[in-house]
This record gives sequence, C-alpha cells and structure tokens, in this order.
Amino acid sequence: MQDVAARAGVSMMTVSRVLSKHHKVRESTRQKVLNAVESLKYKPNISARSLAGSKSYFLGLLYDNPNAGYVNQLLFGALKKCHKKGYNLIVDSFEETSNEAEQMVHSLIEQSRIDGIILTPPICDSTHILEALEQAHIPMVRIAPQSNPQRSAYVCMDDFKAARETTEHLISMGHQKIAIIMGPPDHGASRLRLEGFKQALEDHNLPCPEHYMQEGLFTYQSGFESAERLIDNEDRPTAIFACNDDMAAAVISAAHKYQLNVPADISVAGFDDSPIAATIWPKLTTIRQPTIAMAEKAVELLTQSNQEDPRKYILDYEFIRRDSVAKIPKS
Amino acid sequence: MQDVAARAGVSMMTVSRVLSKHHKVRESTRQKVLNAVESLKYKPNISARSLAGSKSYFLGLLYDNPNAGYVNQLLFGALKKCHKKGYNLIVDSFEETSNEAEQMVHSLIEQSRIDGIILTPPICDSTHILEALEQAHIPMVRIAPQSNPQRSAYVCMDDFKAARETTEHLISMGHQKIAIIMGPPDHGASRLRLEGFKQALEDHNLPCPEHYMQEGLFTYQSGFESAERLIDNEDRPTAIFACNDDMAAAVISAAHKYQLNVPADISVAGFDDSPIAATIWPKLTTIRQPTIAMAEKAVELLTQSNQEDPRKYILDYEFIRRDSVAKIPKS
DNA sequence: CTGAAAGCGCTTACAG
DNA sequence: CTGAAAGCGCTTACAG
Repeated sequence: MQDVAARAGVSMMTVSRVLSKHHKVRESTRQKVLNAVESLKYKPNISARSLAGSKSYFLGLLYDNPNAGYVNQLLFGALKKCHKKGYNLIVDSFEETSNEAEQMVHSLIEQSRIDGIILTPPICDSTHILEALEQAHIPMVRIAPQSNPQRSAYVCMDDFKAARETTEHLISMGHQKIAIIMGPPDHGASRLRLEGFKQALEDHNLPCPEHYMQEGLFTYQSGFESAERLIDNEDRPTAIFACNDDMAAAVISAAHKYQLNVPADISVAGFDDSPIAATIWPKLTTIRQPTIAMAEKAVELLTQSNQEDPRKYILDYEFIRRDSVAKIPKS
Repeated sequence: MQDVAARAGVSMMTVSRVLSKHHKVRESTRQKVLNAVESLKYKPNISARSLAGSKSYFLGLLYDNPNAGYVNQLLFGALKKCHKKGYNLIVDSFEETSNEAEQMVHSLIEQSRIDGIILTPPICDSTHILEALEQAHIPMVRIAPQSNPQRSAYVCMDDFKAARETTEHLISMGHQKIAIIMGPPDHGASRLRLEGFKQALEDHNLPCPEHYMQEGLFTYQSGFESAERLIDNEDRPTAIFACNDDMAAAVISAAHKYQLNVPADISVAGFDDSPIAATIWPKLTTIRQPTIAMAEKAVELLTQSNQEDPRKYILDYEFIRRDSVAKIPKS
C-alpha cells in the first residue's frame, strides 16, 4: 500500500510522516502525498502501525455503571472519536465484586498495551484502580469524578448550575412552592444539585421548608414514596424537582394516583435525560448531561500528546424542555 | 516474546502452532509449550498476529437500535466473548438516515478488514446491507432477523413460546379475563407474541373477545391509552399482557390513575426485561430475552471455522417473576 | 509432527 | 526537510 502511495512522489518514509502529522514536511510534498492517498483510497493498516511503533492505538474504557443508557452514550461518543483518530477501543466492564478490579486493570494493560484509559463513574473514584494505573504509567482521563480531582485529567459538567437553572425555570413559570427530591447524600453530584436548587430559591427569596426537601435514593420507588409524602400533605407544592429521571417518573405516577394531572395540577422536572424521560407520558422536562461529548473529549485528551493542557474540562449540559412543567394556574 | 517461550523447548513455529490450535502437535511438546507460556505469562501480540496472518482478528457489530439497554447487553456479550477468543470488536451505529448504510458498511470493511460481522435488529433485515456484505464475502451472523432466514446464520429466541408461557402463568394464577396490548403488526416478533397469547387461551378454552385485543405501538403512550380503554370498560380484564415493558409500565401508571392497585386489583405482565422493568414499582413480571447469550453465540459462530454447523440457533429466554402479577382475588 | 526462511505494512533511529 | 536500512512479533508456505 505504502508502496503505491510512494509511487505518487516520494519515499514511503515521507508518506508515513505526513500521515502521522507532527513531523516537518514541506507543504508542497505534503499535498502531493495527501492527493495520492486520496486518489488511491489508501487506509493505513492499524496492526502494522502498532507493531512497528511504540503506540498500540488502543484505548481502554472501563465501567461498572449499571445505567445502560449512560454507558451507551459514553460508548457511542468514545467510539466515534476513536474511529476518527484511528484508534480502537477496548471496553471492559466490572461485575459487582470490586476485588477483581485491580486484577482486571492489570490484565487489560498487559494484554492490550493500551495507550490510555477512560474511567467512568463510579469506578473512577476507586483509589485502588487509580493506584494501579498510576504505577503502570497509563495515562487516564476520568469522567465526572467525585474525588481526588488533581489525580488525573477529567471531564465533567456543572451539576450546580444545571440544578439552579432548572429551579429557576420552575420559578419563572410562577411556581413559589417548589419541593425537591434529593439523591443519596454521599453522591457528589447529588449534593451539588441540591446546592444549586437552594441557591435559586435563595436568589428569589423563596422559602425552602424542611418538609419540601425529601431524601431519595435515585430509585423509582424512593421517588414514589417521597412524592406521596409531598402530595399527601396539606401544604402541597406546585412543582417538584426530582434529582434524577427515575424519581421524576415516579412523581408523575404518584400524581396520577392522587388524581393529579401533570403538568396542569403539578409540575415535575427531572435530571439526566435518561431513556425513561422521553418514554413516559407526559415527557419529562430535564437536564441532558453532555455524556457523548464528555467521552469524545476524553478520547481527544488521550490521543493528544500535549499533556500540558488544562487538565479539567467542564462541558455544557442542555436544558431539555418537554411536557412535564407548566405555568402555575392562577388560583 | 516468542523467543522466550521457545526457550522452554522448541522453535517458535511450534509455539505458534500450539497457540493457534488446529494444528497437529505432539501432546508432550504441546504441554511443554503450554507450561512455558504459563510460567512466563506470555500474551500474544494481536497486532503482529493480524499483520502476519490473513485474519484481522477484528469483528464488527452494527446497530441502529435506539434501545440502549438492548444494545448494551448485546455489546456486553459480544465484548466478553471476543476478549476470550482474542478478537477485537469494532462497533458502529447508524444514524437515522439509512442511505448512508451501505457506505458505512463499505468503509467498515475496507478500513478494518473485519473477519465477520454481527447484525442486530432492525438493521439486520435491510436487504441493502445484506447485499453489500454478501458481495464483500464477509461472514455474518444476524440477531433475531425477521426476514430472509436462509440468507445468513442467525440466533434468536422463541417469541411464540415465551408469550404462551407468560399467558399460561396468568391463567395458572386464576385469571380468566386476560387482555393483550399488542405491538405494531408489521413487527415480526410482535406477531409471534400475539400468536403465543392466543394459543394459550385456546388451549385453556378461554375467550378472547375483540375488545381485549388492543393495538399498541411499543411506546409508553400507546400503552397508556390502550390500558385506559381496557380499564375504563364495563367488562374490565383482571390481567393484562403487554407485549413490551414500556407499555406494561404504562399500564401500571394507568391503573394508578383509576385507583387500581397492581397487582392486587389487576395483574400486569411485560416482555423484554428492559431497564424500566426493574425500575418501576411494582417491578414487572416479564420475559428476559437471552440478549447477552445471543451476542456471545454470534461471536462464537463467527470465530469458528466450521461453517457447516446448523445455521440457526434458538436460545432460551427466561421467565422473570416479579411483583406485578398476583392470584386473582376470590370474588 | 517440527524447523529455517521470508515477509506482513508500518515506524524507529540514523544519515544526509 | 527527506531517504535507506533494520526490525516490531507473529504466521505463511516450504521443506524435512
């Protein structure tokens, strides 16, 4: 192949240099090579490349997240970017037993000689895994880590800001009695969402009574129970912000149980834009995490050589306005 | 590496033969090699292998299925098996535009020189793609194809039997008034599920009135509307079999709306065991497709050389009994 | 059943 | 900025 490409000008050495960027090649010869590549529809052979070079052109993606939708988007973004960059992705997932974690990391490293690895939550906070990777000198990028931010490059979104914006949207629709169903307190992002919620209320001098703050566990059932407590109360809120979509979906179901129409009688906002958000009815107004973009960015960081970049990237979320929030009826 | 392994006995040629199976090697030397490999923790280099050999050790997985959970499981199974077999998986997904389909297939083939490809529903029924693959002589295995069964090896499950078993479970719980919310009529599996349902009723001499057969579209909303029609009827069924979980989830929500308790007042069964099935409350009794196993089998078929096998594999589903079905109350 | 030679398609130093 | 040589770690024929 190279042989043929070289035919259109120079030595295959030069072709190699053009293809792998970085190197200084005169612009004119560069163009000649590129043209030849184009017209011959030449595709470099990854195997030969990784065999000859020091790089393997393999990247790892490790996950133990049970949320299929989330993992899928991550995968999608990473795959897309890898494809473009000429890399391959080795995907591995953990079972529950975190004991085998280090072992798996080691075998992944040895077997595939990966050039870098992407760690997703919650596994990205495992100190064991961080250590194993550091010792092996494998570059890593973490997605939304909750701890040890200085320990690797990472990409994340601004949960605080997203929660504040959601709450502000509720306020702008005339709601004054807004309740929140929180996530588990030990979950980092969950805490930030609560803070964002509080900030918005404070900014608008709105009260935040104790019984409007329900503790959820990110599960549908916990959301359902919290919603019942909120609805079956003499001081019923007119809007509920659930810290994830599963709980928001449960709120809608609970509202149905109490003959309440969503959003006419009560508004509901979620968080995540998980598959259920667009499945149920009414469709959920929610926050879409930049999951795909985060994965893409992670691959980009791993495939670039200049490690001196800022090591922290905060990507933009998207506020998805659908059908579960309405103006408060004038009473 | 080979060099080191050879040190423990013979030429690297022999080591290669041992590792790649198939070849005739004396059992005693075979063992020596295996021991050496073991003690040196030798891992073959995939790149070198694919460069020297004619095989690329790459398999493709193509999907355009919007159902994240399904794709995820497929991926999981395929990845696991590929890993074990020393293969890599190149994953690609389509956007909506099916025009680019063939083009993508071609670039996938050219770029990665894949040894075989796995096609998932609904893309596995695209005649365009089948043609492109056949012309390129790429071995393929399809997952649950709905048409042209003779055109490739494939793996699937028995939708008819699964639906019949589900219905029979409902009957065994004392239900006699059982309704079905069907899927779209042009969906092959959907039709089989309906047939299985009918068969079970017939076997038990149970009626199947017209108004107990609601047409759904596999969407939550269509399920909700069908459920309302079923519930808000003087001849209300005591059990509803929804042909997928999204619709079954909607049935539960609709039941709540009518102050009906699931499963005390009305039983609900779903199909798929999609993420929503275990998310909502009560959790759905449903059918788990052997998704992971299907993907594993597909990889196995693609990595085996003996193509003379039966080309059709029907894998066992699993009946998942959870909380949405109960005995009919004695009235 | 086993081995010596050549080569897969690229990249790494090393020279110019 | 560009080229000639050697080699990455394996497997393919080809001999014995």
